[in-house]
Amino acid sequence: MAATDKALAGLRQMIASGELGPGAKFPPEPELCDHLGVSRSSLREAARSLAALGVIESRHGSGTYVSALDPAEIISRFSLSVQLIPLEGVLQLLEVRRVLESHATAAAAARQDPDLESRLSDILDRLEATEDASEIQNLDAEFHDTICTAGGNPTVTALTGVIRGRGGHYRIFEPGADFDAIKQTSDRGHRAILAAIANRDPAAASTAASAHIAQTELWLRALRPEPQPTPPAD
Amino acid sequence: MAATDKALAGLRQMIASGELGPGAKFPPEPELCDHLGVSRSSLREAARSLAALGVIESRHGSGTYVSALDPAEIISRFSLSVQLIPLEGVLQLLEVRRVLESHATAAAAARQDPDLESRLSDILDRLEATEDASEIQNLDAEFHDTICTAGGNPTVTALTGVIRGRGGHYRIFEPGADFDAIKQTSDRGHRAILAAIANRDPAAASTAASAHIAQTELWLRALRPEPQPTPPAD
DNA sequence: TGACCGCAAGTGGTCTGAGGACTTACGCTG
DNA sequence: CAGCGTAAGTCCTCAGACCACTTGCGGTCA
Repeated sequence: MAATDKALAGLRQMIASGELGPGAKFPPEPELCDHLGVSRSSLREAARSLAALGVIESRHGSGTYVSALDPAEIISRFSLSVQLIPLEGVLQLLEVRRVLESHATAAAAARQDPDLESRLSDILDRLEATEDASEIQNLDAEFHDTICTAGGNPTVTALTGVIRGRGGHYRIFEPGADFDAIKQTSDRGHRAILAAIANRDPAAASTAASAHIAQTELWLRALRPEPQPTPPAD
Repeated sequence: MAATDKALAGLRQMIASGELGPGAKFPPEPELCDHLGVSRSSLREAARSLAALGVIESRHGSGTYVSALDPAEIISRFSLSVQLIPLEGVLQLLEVRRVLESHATAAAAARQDPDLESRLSDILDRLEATEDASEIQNLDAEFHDTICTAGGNPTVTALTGVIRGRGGHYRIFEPGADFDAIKQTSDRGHRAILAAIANRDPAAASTAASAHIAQTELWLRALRPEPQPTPPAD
């Protein structure tokens, strides 16, 4: 087995076996090298791999630690790779988002959180008042994120958030062309979701969320012929 | 900015900008070091990070390449980290699986693939005939995977697969205790899903899949008090 | 002519050693 | 007792060398 793979397996095993739980500190690098039988370079490359996946964290001057192993945090690590996925793949991801967010929105409607309606309404008021592309994106994200959080499953919130972040790179809301029509359709979709939540109607909420995201899918699908439709600048 | 972060950003940018598309080859490491202004160690650690996320691939003796950037492949990379998530987080993930697989199962029922029913039936025949824990796990995975694939969204298949792989580490089907009762309940659940698909009834399929996975969630939830319920042995 | 073999150039993989940068905690000082 | 400085501990970065693998070219043999 290659040195880096050996180190990777060793580090992973230390966590999997329960020897080190969430937040626990690893031995210093030289000691780990000795224990795993690899050089420091190989150990460090293995550690980088696990750090990229959100499994461990290296703190300069302090040490290397097992992360919290929280699914929402781990899923957030997807963001870097998901943002590089081409449009065709983004459409597959949007179906995932549609299904999950539809579910979360129904759950939020069923929860009957008294504050939720007013908080969402505030966000929509601000959203409808602006025409700035990046502010639209931020408020849209805040709206959907608030609903998903109310849905009660942080993993779903994280997953939908990552996917939404990718879709946002395709700037649908750039001024020009069909900006007004698109904006109005989007705003109506948000109001429909809010109404369903205010009515404590999970089925309606699910349908409204599903329809809203399906609309986004249609807009993106229209871009499909383009080979490079606004690659993620970041 | 730290050296490794600089290298990471640089490599990522080469892909994000469209300079290098899926499958493209990076310049040799020494050239990249010069271009990015970092040492080879730092460059390699950055490359390891991206490789862990499924964004690039290094082939010994050949070169470093941009991956296919296929969402299903990228999601598979998370298997390593997901398998380390503690039970509490697995329950959140199972809700994701329940929602997604319920959706995919409905889609499979709607698709009317003529071969699907017989293939699934074969798998269930074999599944019902065995009592070997690891074979049960394999056949169960094959059953659900076949359905998800028929659902038509490879990303959904990959995502549910990763989550199922995690749940499998909690060996529900170990002989002893309630083995027979659990096995029978599970088998009945599979047959209900198959029946709904055979009837081309998406709503029934969705419900059956949802109920089947919800049952798994209940079994796992029963383990919750345990601090370390059979950690992933690998 | 064609297929096969071997060699050499190109490239990533690994190791070693050294010095720098940051965090942390101890002990000293006021 | 509070504040500060210092030293130990730890990760970060760099440099250079050598090894292992892939690839393609060119020669050789059937």
